[in-house]
Amino acid sequence: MTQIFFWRFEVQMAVRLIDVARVAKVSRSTASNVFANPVRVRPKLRERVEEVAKAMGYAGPDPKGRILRAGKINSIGVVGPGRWSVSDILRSPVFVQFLQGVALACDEAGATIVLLPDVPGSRGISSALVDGFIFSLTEQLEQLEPARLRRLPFAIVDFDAGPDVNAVMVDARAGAKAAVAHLTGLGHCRFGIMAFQRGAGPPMLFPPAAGRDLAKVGILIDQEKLAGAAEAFADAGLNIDDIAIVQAEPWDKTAAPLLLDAAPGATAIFSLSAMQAIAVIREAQRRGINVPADLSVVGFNDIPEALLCNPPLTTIDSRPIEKGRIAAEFVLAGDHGRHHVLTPRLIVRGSTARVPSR
Amino acid sequence: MTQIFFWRFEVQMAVRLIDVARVAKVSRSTASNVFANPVRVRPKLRERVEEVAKAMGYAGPDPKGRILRAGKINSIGVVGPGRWSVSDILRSPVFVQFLQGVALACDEAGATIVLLPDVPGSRGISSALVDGFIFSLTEQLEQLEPARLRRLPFAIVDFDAGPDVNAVMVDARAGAKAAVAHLTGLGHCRFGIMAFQRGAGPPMLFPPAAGRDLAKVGILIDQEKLAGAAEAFADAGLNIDDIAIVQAEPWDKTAAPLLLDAAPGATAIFSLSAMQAIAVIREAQRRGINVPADLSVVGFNDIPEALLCNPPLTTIDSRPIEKGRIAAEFVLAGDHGRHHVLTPRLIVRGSTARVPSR
DNA sequence: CTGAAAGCGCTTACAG
DNA sequence: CTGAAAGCGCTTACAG
Repeated sequence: MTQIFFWRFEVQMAVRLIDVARVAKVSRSTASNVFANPVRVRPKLRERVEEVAKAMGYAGPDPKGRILRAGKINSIGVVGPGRWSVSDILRSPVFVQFLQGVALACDEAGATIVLLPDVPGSRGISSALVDGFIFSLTEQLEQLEPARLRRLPFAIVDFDAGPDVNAVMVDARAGAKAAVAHLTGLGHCRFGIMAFQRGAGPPMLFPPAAGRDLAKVGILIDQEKLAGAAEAFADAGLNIDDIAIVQAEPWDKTAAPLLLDAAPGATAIFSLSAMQAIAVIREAQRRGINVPADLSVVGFNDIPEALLCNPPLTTIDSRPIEKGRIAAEFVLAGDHGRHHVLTPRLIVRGSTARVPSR
Repeated sequence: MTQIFFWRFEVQMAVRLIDVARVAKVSRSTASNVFANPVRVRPKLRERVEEVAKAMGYAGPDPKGRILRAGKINSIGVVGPGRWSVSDILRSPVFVQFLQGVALACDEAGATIVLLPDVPGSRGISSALVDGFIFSLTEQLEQLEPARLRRLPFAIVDFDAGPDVNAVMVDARAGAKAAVAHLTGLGHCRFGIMAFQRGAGPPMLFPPAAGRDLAKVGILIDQEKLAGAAEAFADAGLNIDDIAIVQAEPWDKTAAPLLLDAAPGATAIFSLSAMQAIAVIREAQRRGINVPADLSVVGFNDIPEALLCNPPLTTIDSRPIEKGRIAAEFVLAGDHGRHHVLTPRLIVRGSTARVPSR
């Protein structure tokens, strides 16, 4: 009788392993084994426990209890780039491609992904229920501290944080160099550059100027790209200081007109953002400039839109899927201090052609 | 002396709250309060404990222990549509838009998202460390059972699983009806339809046939769309049975040619997939058919590519971001049995025009 | 094959 | 303001 009362009460609350054990008249260990180590339990007994569990509406061992004991959570936290919210980073096609790569490795390992915002000062990193972290592109190295303190493996992307930190990088300098070399190889010598702005704000114009300080344009990886471009320009006898640069957010709509105004004679544009490269193509077309006959455009990153725009965009594949996959593999293996550098690839499509012969 | 030895040993392993408490010579409760309830601890004492924690490399309370006691995990699991892996679902732009909506609500509530694969038989749902679930479009209702057993709130998308289950739906029938009505309103009367195939396989052609069984074409929501289309056709004095239907995966490359071959006289195509709508536009252009002068195309779902293709795609906005946001709000609120129906919107762009006058 | 006991790391009333 | 005690739900050696 009391059994019955107890029973009904528990059903209202939440059935625990011990409740099942009591009703099935076995010990907690045996009940636990029924779910975690079925082979250890005599079939007949196992069946009885399973039946009782079902009748009581027991959902199986509560992961909250299991995890404390077992230690392993089986998921890794992915921290978005910059100080954006999760909903914002999901608007970046390159980040989503990167996530696909992480998911590839996690799917294989049976692990799950937790999406974490990169909000400084939040207790997010120190309290996330994960076995490790992947930090997408960030220069906020202090954000790494909580991860280090927790002694969890982590990897950082596109930034070398020292020999003891897992890092997966793309050789951005080589990528930009290849992009510009492709254009100079086609005979172009009058350029405009669209740089990448992290965070909100209006586009900024950096007009041509000798000894111009390019260290202000973007974060380290963006500066690497500009350095690579500068090398390719130098190889063709050109000086990047003579080229107008506009720095803008990927979605800014005023940047493309600004750049085309700032570089009126340009026959080629190199954009560090694929979105802006597409915007440049559209703005050029709006002005009656034919792409690629009158103007060649090269972007950076191979987003799905690059293939669909008209003409399709010549761009640099920065290998985000590979990047994510390898970063996840480092973390899932519990490794530390591994480094991997990916080589970007130039993908020639329809937005580039030989310089117009005048 | 023993203290010191103990200390160094612990540092190697993992510093726990009790280690900090011992070294700082306070009780576990006080040490705990320093992190969870700082105001309750005298500033001077708090400072001492914090210093000791720092010196010992204590990362703060281990979430594994905290969670068991506190009960709340602060994250919700999102289960992808169909039986795809996580990396696959991230390739779907509509799913990513949906995720953005979920993230919007989670960001606001300070919760995180866990990406869960929809693998039947896996213990994923029953062992995920989450406070609730969102099931994207699925008809595998048995997958809901583990969630129900765990007594966690959950929401299901685009499927009515009964009055006690949270559901967020888009009125797909109305959307398809609006799409077709737009075309018949432009005078079109010769059509082809591209239907949606869930799961792998070659495209299937359903040639015109009286009393053709459309219940085989896709899952319930796809059939709803066909029913809506049929209504709009009937309103214009047409019969959907006279129209060729090709059912294909969104990325299949042979589907667009197949449909244009199967509906040679069509002046308008309605596609249940935006990707395939774009594929139809490209295939038509390849054949020298002008879109929209000779052929109008309407899609379903407003993906970023729809805006970039040429001409931009007239399509139905199925409101995925709203869908995700509302589903997450239901779950975060711990509600049960709430229903919300979203009205899709026709977005007229450049891929539709009046029927050619011959 | 089964069960009694210890403990994963933490928090939370409660008593002082 | 501080601490002793109980317990969150589970698993894991270990003894029988």
